[in-house]
Amino acid sequence: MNSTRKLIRHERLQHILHDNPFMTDEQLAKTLKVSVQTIRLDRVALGIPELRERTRDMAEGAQSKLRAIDKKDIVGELIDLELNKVGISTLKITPDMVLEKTGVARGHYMFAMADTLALAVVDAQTALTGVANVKYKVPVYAGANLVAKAEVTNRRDDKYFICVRIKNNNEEVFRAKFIVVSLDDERKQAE
Amino acid sequence: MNSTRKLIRHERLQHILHDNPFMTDEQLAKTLKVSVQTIRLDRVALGIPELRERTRDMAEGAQSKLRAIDKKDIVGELIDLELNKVGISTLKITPDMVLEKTGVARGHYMFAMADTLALAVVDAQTALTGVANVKYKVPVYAGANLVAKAEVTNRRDDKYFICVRIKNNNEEVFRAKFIVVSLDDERKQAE
DNA sequence: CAGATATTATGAGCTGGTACTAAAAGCAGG
DNA sequence: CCTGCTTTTAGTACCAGCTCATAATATCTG
Repeated sequence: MNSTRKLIRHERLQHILHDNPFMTDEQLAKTLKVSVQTIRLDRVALGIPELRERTRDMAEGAQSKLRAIDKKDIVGELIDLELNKVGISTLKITPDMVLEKTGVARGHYMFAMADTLALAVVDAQTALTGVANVKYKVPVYAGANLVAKAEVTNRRDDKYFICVRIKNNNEEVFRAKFIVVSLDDERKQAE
Repeated sequence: MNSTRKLIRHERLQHILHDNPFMTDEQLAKTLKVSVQTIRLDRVALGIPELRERTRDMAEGAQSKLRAIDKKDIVGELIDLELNKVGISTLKITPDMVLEKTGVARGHYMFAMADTLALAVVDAQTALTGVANVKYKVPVYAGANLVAKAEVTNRRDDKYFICVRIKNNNEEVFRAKFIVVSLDDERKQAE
């Protein structure tokens, strides 16, 4: 068959674009030693959009990626928040969060979830975790939908005492107590 | 002065493009109710590249961003390890690990560093964190080179008591006590 | 050799611009 | 009011990097 060459070229084309998505048809034509028109036909056959569209797709993906990183301020998704009282967030455990050997979720994801929620609950410009008391009760596996609930149990001056419980299917899998220190000077003086 | 209008427009232009970088000059002209040429002049004056270039810049930035996320999985670098006795690891705090507001490193990076080191020290096929007791002593800022030292202080059956201290320039910034449970046998996790 | 498939060539048209020239509009001072 | 200045708008030529359509050539295959 003549078309084996074509198939090979298609493979190579996809490979090349995977490694370097910013190549024009002209550059591709040179590296694959065919005409520009052939490249265009190949792209159409493979459903590969033109350079500009590829670039735009990546840039748009970048935006959501950047937002995702921003949102990591709260590890998990903030569902409900009553400042200085309670906060609720959720987090889905994905396969990349678990230890390979055991399939059990790495502990610091739960810690991070609880820690960030605790900080979010505190109504202060800047807050820092001072002390934490953590207990893992039940191992969590990939696919679990965790729900964290943080409650401010006490407050003394600039210190907030916060209790966070994480549940998976109504079973408490994690519990932590945090002491969060507010660094909001104005607030301290105002009260 | 007539040029106040221009300055205001420049401000608005930058704002608009910050929120939505994917606008053509034509769209910008409509939203700002001026001609396309004016927009072009404004872009030149402000050093803002054309749409395609902006898009490409973002797409390129996206690639390095993705790599950065991959690397985050390694929480610290293991320097020394004596199984069931001590372990030492290092971690450099990069600007993306700090809270924007304060510039202070997010607490769970230290926690994750300590947690993974504690688990590494335990000579067991599979180990899980059961309980943690954490204290943040000094805020850490970007650029800090943290050194964590984990010591097994006690051992009872399948439970390891581990103390982890993290120092920055010989100053102790973080301390945690973990109870790690080995799952070598069929034992269930800590209670 | 005919016929199918693959490749190349050619040209018109599109988007979103740059670069340059020039004209019109807006305002200020003498 | 006219003169000079900045600002804004308009218009033209040109470019990259395509799409779409149409046609010619090359290559293989039975």
